[in-house]
Amino acid sequence: MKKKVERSLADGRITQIVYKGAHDHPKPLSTRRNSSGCAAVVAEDHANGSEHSGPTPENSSVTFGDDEADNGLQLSDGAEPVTKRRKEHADNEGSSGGTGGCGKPVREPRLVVQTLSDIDILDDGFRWRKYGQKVVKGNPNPRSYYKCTTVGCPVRKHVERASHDNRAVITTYEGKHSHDVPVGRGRALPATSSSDSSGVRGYAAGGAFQRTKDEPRDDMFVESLLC
DNA sequence: CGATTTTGACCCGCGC
DNA sequence: GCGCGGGTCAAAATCG
Ligand SMILES: [Zn+2]
Repeated sequence: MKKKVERSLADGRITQIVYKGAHDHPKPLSTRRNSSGCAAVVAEDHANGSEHSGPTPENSSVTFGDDEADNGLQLSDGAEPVTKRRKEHADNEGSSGGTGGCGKPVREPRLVVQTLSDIDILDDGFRWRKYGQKVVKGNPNPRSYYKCTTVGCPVRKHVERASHDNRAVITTYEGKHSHDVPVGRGRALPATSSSDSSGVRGYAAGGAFQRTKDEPRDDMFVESLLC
């Protein structure tokens, strides 16, 4: 199967990407890290039956999910009073006839990003609303559930700290954004700024200007791995 | 005043 | 049939 483990040193940080799945292109783009700490991406595709056998070593919290092959839009339910928009769960509607079943009509892509950071609130460019927090077994740390606040966006994500490594935060994205990232949050434009010419660039001097806010941004990082 | 976080209750599938 | 566990909702509280 395919599993790529890349380790590179960038900006003094180590970026580790473990992508499991079928990909044609070698490396989309350079692995870079901007937030505080290093990050490791673990995206696994268990499309085929076989999968890692036995308990995966502590190496990386192996998480699996499907990538690509997403469903375009999602239903737009109006105002059903009683209609339980409760998750469709694993219901397969019988429908023996035809291809109704489809192997897997709805396959939500899952993306697991393991980030080494002191803080767990990485702003990836979207606005998330926390809707729950629970503790999971095998991990003394609680897990937080977030959901994209944009209407019609099915994307959810949950964040939890690694059990053994206090600096590791595992962020799992589920689904794909069916909207554009809000303006003002998207990454900086190609700053081939027009005529700035010699510049008085205020911050040019110190060299280290970083983002104004101390809050780290992972947007481009995440974007880099969705290919 | 609106949006978001907090936190317990509730729901539902599953194991015994 | 009941209890447990994971996950989600929702009302109140807080932030801005
Ligand atoms: Zn979204």
